[in-house]
Amino acid sequence: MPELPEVETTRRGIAPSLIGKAITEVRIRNGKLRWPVDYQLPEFLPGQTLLALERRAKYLLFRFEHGVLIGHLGMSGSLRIVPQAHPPQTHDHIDLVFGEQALRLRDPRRFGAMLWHSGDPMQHPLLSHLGPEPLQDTFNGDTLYQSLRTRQAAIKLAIMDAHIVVGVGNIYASESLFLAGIRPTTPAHRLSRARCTRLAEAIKTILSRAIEAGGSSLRDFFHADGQSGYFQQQYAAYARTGEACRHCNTPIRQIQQGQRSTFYCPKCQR
DNA sequence: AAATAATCCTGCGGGC
DNA sequence: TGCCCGCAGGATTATT
Repeated sequence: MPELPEVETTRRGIAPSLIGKAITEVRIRNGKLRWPVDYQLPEFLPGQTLLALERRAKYLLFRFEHGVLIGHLGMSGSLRIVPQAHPPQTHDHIDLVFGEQALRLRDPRRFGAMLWHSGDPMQHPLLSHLGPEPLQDTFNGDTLYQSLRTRQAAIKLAIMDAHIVVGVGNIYASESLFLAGIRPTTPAHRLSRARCTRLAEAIKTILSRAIEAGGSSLRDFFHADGQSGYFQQQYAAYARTGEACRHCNTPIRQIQQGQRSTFYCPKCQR
């Protein structure tokens, strides 16, 4: 499931071979993603050069000469560079062809998106109200503390809210709270400034680590034509229900918060 | 404004 | 072997 590190890994993996190249063809085999893909894409995109590939939250921004393609991988999406003529498999919905190479979107669950927007992407309704990027200085202990002051909700839910900070999904929310030693059920506004600093740092550390891990497997990931999937990280809490905490051996506990599973160590996290 | 629930969709594992 | 069921999950949208 792509969280911010996987999206960033994807961006870094595909950018070098595509930037500066022009689209020669667009193939839409199934445009029924989260929102219908503009069926006129194959008409107006060819001929345009990819100027830059950026990321905002978990959105990928493909900047072209006359607009931007806003991509999202949803829960099951992946982007791969394949030979242009490579036979598509089930769930390979869209090809952006750049000469002999194609950028292929695969998304079994079709929660992803591919939206054309002419104009400033940051003004797009999906992007305009987003909170700070976790790896930038605009997100730190002080800003986190301030944004949590009015929040009664559990801290796990708060850090998964894109108004507070973007890019923290279910997996890394549990991992960050474990690293910070904070119980996921703690009401957000009860966290001291010091604990907010600790948590902000933990989020940065966890996400950075995951990006590095992704980077180390980039070569395998992008040159494999099978589906090796994303680099599997060693998690401290996530999906380790009943297993021994790596620090104190206490069994990891699993609870439900907001219809999502949360994992934590009842001893290390208070 | 904030909290909660419903929703989109498919693959997979467990139980029988 | 195969069917049914529950679960997984990002983020928008609607509702309270």
